[in-house]
Amino acid sequence: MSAEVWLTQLHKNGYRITKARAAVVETVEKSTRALTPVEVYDMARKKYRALGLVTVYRTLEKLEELHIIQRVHQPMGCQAFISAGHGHQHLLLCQNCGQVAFFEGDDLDALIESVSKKTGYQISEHWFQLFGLCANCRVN
Amino acid sequence: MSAEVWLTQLHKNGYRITKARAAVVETVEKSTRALTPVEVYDMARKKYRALGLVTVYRTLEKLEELHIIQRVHQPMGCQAFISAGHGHQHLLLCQNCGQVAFFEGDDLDALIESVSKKTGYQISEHWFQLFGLCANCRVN
DNA sequence: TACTTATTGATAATGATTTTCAATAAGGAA
DNA sequence: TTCCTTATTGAAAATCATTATCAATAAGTA
Repeated sequence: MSAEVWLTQLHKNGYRITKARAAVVETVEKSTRALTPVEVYDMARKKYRALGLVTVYRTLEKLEELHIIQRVHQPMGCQAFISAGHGHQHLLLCQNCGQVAFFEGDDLDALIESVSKKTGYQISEHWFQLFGLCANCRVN
Repeated sequence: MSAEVWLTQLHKNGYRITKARAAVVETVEKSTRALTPVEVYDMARKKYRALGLVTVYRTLEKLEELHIIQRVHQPMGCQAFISAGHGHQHLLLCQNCGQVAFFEGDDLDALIESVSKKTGYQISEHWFQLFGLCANCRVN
């Protein structure tokens, strides 16, 4: 499905479509939690055994460049990646299973405006992320 | 001033006060921008030449443990630290000079509540950070 | 089908952080 | 103050993540 779209995006931007890239793309696109390069490596090698870790790094780099995936920051580390979602979305992470949910919510404008006035800063970007337990982990 | 408070906190928690720790504490406490371990090392050695980089790492670790300092996440990297501020505060970073301003702002409750309802997640923490230009860098 | 050149994986290099360890010094007890 | 226990230190080595190098390979256009 969407893995094809990702590959098309790569191709449109002058990158070649290879078995290695397809394996990485399919792995990351399908995942509902953020994956580290090594995790991607381990999972994608089930699809394409000859894959090298270096190629995973290089492919993730390109996907991030094209805003197809995004880096996820967590207390435990900031090397994991997940789909960038569509439009301006924020992340909600399950602290138990790692599951990621996307949400929109820019009721932040008023707050940002007020902070700008108080501090004298010209604010151009914001990061907003929520942590908790997903519906599943909540009951178990 | 407050550097003494930090050292007292360390002492209260069973850690000894040493010249190395004092140099690190004075450096980080005084800084208005987030510093990496190596930056702290370079700056603190002006106060105490025998300081080792390893000790910087160890001291930062303890300060973070006691919530005296916090790790700052940025697109360029997540290894820098700054004072934790008081109470529940968020960060506003100048993308030009690195200057950090603190602000409070939990008009977020309503938004969080609505996201919780929509997603089924039980939300326990949030992470909110702003980026922009400080008043100074704005004019230059 | 042929050919140009991006891409590959292996290896080596780098950079950041952690571990190990013997020497030192903090700070409570006498 | 002086002594003594033990946390802390810095240097060096080990580990872990990421990046650069390079010759061999394969994408995809002509």
